[in-house]
Amino acid sequence: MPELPEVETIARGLATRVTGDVIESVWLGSKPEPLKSSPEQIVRALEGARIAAVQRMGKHIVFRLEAPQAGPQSARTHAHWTVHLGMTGSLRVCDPAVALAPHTHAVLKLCSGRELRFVDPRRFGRLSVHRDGFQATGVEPLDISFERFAGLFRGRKTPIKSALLNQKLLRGVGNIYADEALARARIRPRHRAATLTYPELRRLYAALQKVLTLAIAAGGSSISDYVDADGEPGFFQIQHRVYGREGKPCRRCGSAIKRVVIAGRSSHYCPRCQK
DNA sequence: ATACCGACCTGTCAGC
DNA sequence: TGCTGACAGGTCGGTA
Repeated sequence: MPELPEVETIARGLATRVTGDVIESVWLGSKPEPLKSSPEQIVRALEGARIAAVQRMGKHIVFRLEAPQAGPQSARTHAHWTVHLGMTGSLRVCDPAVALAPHTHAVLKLCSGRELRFVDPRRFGRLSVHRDGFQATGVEPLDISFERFAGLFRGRKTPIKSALLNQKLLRGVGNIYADEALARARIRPRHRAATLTYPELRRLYAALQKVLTLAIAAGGSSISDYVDADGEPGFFQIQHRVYGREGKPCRRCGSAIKRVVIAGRSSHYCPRCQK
């Protein structure tokens, strides 16, 4: 489900709520899929640790953890705990009295008396701990220069849509924002990445940054079940130009929006505006 | 080396 | 009502 703007919204919400809190105890469900590290490794890294910071890297939420015994002076990072939400994952801070939602796979009891819960019906989400720092692949699309951005696509015969989704190139772009950026840049999703012209690359760079920035400002896109760490939905979906609008009129020219499948993913575009 | 495609899971919704 | 199939925001590994 969540792409860069949704993960950013969740990470910001979590940062304001749990930064400085200490993890008292950890409960992990019996389903193994959501755990990338062993349950023992996760429990050992988390229990007693202080949450020093919460940040987003691509589609990962990264919790910087400090050793339990370390005082303010000697405090040091002893592990990073990362959460990838997959398609349906969510992280919520809630009162322990609130009933556990179905598909809850992890519950962290915090010293402040609240709980941090990881819920994920489809179990595509992943939890892991990293002792030597966490290194995400690819480049942040909001930080990259135009020159580097253009260089990512050189020599790639793959459709530009697939290249945008490739997390080893750009990290954080998913199906919604790839389609929305291509719509604003007026480029067809099947256009071969390597054959984009300089003006097209310029438009795509600007469109991608704009669409991500607007979506973060709107708190992300809520489709079916997405909510942030507070349980609040986002509102960017009302600004979607093509995603989820198959058959509806293009907001620019009125033509019916098309849906095709590219590399197994639904791709939406206006056949008249996007060349 | 690169690129596509099915697999991984569960839930929901449209159509019969 | 109930069944079946298509589809869903993501990623991985095998294959071509």
